[in-house]
Amino acid sequence: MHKRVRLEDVAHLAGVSTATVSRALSLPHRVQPTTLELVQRAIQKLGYVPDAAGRALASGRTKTVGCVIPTLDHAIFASSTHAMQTTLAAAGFHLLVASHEYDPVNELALVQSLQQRGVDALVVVGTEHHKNFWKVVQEWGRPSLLTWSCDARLPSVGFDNQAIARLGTRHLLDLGHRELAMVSGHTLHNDRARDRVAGFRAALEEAGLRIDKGQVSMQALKISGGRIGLTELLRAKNRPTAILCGNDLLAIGVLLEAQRRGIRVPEDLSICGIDNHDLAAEITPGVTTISLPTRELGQIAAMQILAAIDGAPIAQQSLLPFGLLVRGTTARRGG
Amino acid sequence: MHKRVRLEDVAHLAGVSTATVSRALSLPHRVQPTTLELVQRAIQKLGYVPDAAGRALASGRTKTVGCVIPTLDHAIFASSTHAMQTTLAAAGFHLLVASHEYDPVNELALVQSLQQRGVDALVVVGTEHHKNFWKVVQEWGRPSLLTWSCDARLPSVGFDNQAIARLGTRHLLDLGHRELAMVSGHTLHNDRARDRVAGFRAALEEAGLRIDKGQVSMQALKISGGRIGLTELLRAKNRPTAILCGNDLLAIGVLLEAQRRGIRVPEDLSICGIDNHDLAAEITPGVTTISLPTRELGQIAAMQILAAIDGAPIAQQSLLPFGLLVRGTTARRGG
DNA sequence: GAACTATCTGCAAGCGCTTGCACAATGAAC
DNA sequence: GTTCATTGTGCAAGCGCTTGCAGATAGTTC
Repeated sequence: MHKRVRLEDVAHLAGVSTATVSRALSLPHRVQPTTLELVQRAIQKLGYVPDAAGRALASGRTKTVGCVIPTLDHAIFASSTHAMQTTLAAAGFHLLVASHEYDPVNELALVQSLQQRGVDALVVVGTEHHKNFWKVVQEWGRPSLLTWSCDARLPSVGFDNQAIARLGTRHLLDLGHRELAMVSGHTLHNDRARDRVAGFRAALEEAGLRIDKGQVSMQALKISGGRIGLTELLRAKNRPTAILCGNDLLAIGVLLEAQRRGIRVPEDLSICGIDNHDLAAEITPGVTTISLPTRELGQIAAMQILAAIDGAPIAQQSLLPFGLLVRGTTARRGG
Repeated sequence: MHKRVRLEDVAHLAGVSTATVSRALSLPHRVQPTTLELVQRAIQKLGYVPDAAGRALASGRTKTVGCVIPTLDHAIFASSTHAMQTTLAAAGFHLLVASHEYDPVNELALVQSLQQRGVDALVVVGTEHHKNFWKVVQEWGRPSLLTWSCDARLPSVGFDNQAIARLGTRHLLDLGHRELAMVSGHTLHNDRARDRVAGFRAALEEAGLRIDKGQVSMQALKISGGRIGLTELLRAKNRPTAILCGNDLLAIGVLLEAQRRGIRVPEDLSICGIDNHDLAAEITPGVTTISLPTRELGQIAAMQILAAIDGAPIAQQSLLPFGLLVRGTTARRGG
């Protein structure tokens, strides 16, 4: 490994100062075209590649955005994260992703670690965090963005998770169902799940139903969780005729378990999911769900964060739209 | 935002030199215990957090591993990447993930971008890369690791994808099937897919079947790809009685499409997938598949790369084991 | 042609940390 | 009481880049 080509080498070959080379790189319009060309030729010839550490140290900026998500394992975060990455990459920024597996202590450590690493901005998920989180983020002095949910304490771009669950619940109510239940993800350290449960209950209340009509089963956010959830709900004395699920994997689990037990869907049981996972459209019957624009979420988050890095004032709260997608797992009560 | 606390501030408060503080941080055993305590107390009091850029510039190392994967969208890469991240994090390393969406030019750019960023090591997927890739990686002078496949040109930890496909194919042959077909992912820029196709064909040959018996349909690696693949294969004059799929999503697509068309699985059609995706176990009938230890892949990759960063000689090639998981989508021919 | 402005370039001082080297202090060996 | 390791600490020179400032050059205006 021969010695690295430095800015100075380029400057030397081009017959200019290092300052000029540096500017040719970052502020090309402030350099005379002929000089610029000279420099570019030298860079070309030497195969010069700027050193990020030197740059970061001198400028205080790293062209990197940190992103802390609950888990890499969900397709759902993959989709928004990926969109974010793509959008940032187009602007020459990197995305440094870290996941904490729903552990607030771990999350706080990651946030600090990213800050120490000098990221220019930070993107996090949800409103539920370690109690020191808010201070750490606030005092940091660089842009932070909250995604997936909204919270007044930080600029946010996300969904109104209560409203999402309400929309799904209302759909089931509109179909005449009165014995409703929900299979939710665990709500500990997961505000999205908690808000969805709250939305479910609110919709029941609004419909004049007794809250305790709506039994809720908490399960892991995967297909097997849905299976277990249905099994649990069937033990209740009032069997539900319709179930809202915290996400589509749960919904698919409920559907598969229902099929296994010979419960007809949607004739005997209506199921509504949330997220519009790929699979929800493919399986038979197609799963009725609330569709969330996750790619857009990622894109918008990226654009907001880029604007904020540029010093633009950042919109405090933006809520993204969502919609009901009726497919084959929901039908009128009594089918 | 008050001025950042620097190493010097700590040194001052502790009444030692910056060199000692630096050593207290990175080589605590080379500092007298009493001094160490003094320094730690000062760090504590000032809330000092080392600056990664300064550290990187001075030491030439960043405690970061770069990882370039084809896509964030597949659960399959998520799983190995996540395992890798966890393992690295335990050693105080970050993982910088970037995806290139199966574009070699893009991939090369990402690799260079990560190198320029000063990552201490690089992890990539597969053997198929831009022609300049190998030179760029070789000349870099830091550890690189190839994953998922193996290639003599670089230390690798991965699978023998041909053998994987052969195992699946042999299973189908052993069940008496002679009219075989395969639904594969696109093989362009994807050596895993190509090797699996090759393995499929090799197994046919070994069984003394004419190669052209095994029609192969190339589709996108998702459920809808499986559906389309089956549709295509059914147009052939010799309808297959068994289909090997390049991954489980394709297999599930084939299964769902078969069910839609009233083709009984496994009575009329056997289906074998690869990967052991969560869903393969949950759907009915359960999808027979080749199970790959993806988490272990990530873990092992991380450990190898850590060892290599420490200067340990890196094992050239390690192949991970895999196994056939017979479930409900395969049965004897004629069911 | 003098005075001014606008544009481009160079100088040089860092950014915050690590580390080779030298030196001091301590203990061991004879 | 020398001599020689051994260990702990400090000095200071960078690591490669950016950027405020000032000087130089060219272009305008009167």
